[in-house]
Amino acid sequence: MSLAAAIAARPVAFPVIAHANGCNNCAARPQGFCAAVKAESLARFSLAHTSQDIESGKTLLNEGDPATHFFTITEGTVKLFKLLSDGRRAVTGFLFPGDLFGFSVEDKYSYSAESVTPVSLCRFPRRQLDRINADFPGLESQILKLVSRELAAAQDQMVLLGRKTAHERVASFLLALVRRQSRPGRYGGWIELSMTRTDIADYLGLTTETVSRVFTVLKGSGCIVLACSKVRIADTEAMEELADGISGDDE
Amino acid sequence: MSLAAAIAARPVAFPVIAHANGCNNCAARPQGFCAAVKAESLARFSLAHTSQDIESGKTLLNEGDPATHFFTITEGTVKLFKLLSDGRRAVTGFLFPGDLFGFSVEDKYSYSAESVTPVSLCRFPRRQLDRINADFPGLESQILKLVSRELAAAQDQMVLLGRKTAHERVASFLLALVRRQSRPGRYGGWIELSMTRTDIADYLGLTTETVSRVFTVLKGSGCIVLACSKVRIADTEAMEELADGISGDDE
DNA sequence: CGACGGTTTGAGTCCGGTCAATTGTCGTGG
DNA sequence: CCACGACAATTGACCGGACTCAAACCGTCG
Repeated sequence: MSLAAAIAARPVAFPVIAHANGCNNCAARPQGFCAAVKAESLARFSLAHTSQDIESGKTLLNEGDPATHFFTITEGTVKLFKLLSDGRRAVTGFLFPGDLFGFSVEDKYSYSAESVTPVSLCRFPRRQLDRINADFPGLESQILKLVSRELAAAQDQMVLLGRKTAHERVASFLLALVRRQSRPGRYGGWIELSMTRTDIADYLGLTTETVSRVFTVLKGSGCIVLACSKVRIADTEAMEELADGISGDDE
Repeated sequence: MSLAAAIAARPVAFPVIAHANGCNNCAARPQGFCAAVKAESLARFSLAHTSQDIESGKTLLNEGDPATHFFTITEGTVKLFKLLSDGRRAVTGFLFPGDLFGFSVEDKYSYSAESVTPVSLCRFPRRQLDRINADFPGLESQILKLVSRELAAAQDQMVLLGRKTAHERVASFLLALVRRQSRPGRYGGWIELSMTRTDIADYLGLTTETVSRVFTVLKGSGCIVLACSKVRIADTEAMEELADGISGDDE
């Protein structure tokens, strides 16, 4: 059984908790799109959506399925990926709290999504959004902002995949992770590598073996400290030099 | 002098033709965003913008410059690219009539743009759009639609760059070109390869030599016919099989 | 015609992939 | 508590596809 078939066969199960007016999940963690929803909801009337907690390794949506809902993350890590017919996989992105996924102008999802860790999601009906768009002027702007940022990140990734060496890719990846996860203060600390080597490899266009080897080299040269599933950038300057890029990567 | 420095040094020159009410350029070629602008303009009041004709090989905008305007293409081909500090280049996309570029939620452009052929552009002041967004409810939706499509294309490209072989990349590229350019009817005809081998290589994450070699092989096996700067897909089925991908590539 | 830039073709090299074996980690059950 | 199994991660040996370097070819334009 191919990887593609195996993944496609996995069922999608949502333990849905309905919230008619507002959403405890959003309320507890006002980030990104959810924050916008909350602000808009308070000002006018609430955008009905549901909250759900899902364990790790679950399929959240499948490429090609009807794009009926879109999601925001309030807790945990999600990976987006696409498959080739022979099972080769490309992870197009790792998403964290505040990020949005499943939004599509087409009628089908253009990628699959799976939880990397246990996650908390908010689930919005797409059709409803279409209908009440006029009443929520801030929401579409917010979505546009998030999608634009996603596009900028995708373009950075295209540079990485098209022109960077294995070492540069791994260095870029770790720096991006640090920048993404150390927003709430503790800069320079340990960051959680919640995804497997295979996920990282599929994200960087490499193999698990190469990722592992590069980690070993970076560890040996003192650039990073690696313990279990945690990493710390020891020599930020060296890593940034390695990651290269005239654009500075911080969009 | 590095490639990066050379490109950065090239001046940006715009022969601007002002249109206070409406734009002949848009009016003549109602596609994509320009069409939306026109529709909105007729219904309410006109979105002031300027039209410009630019010869090929000109820098349209530079990564890092203040994102004061965004553009739509009414005629010709534009390439977007990013540079690494040592001059390595990644072309993130080729754009055609109806496409939008230079739109950014950040205050700086995240990529550079250059005309591949002589082009006709419409130039919109970003600040003005911010101000009158409420009066043009359809415009932001239109931009969101275009940006979303761009994102989907970028994700396809990430699969290509991360997981496809040189042959698969070239086949995918040619098929995408055909699908993009043969919209106005003449399917299966000749398509213009307006960009150089170097541009294609930078787009596909390969070298010019490899692109050339693959072209030769595809020509030899009867999959394509190559004459000067024109190509024709002779064996669509074989090419689609080569291009691979469970997603079918048509988003 | 000759100069120039882009393209094609060839020969050799190397980075990262492939295949395979080993080690490490964690959860389970005896 | 430890033995065991399953799976992830690491390490090693080898290979090959794409890159590099180099030369020849070609179309365009002065």
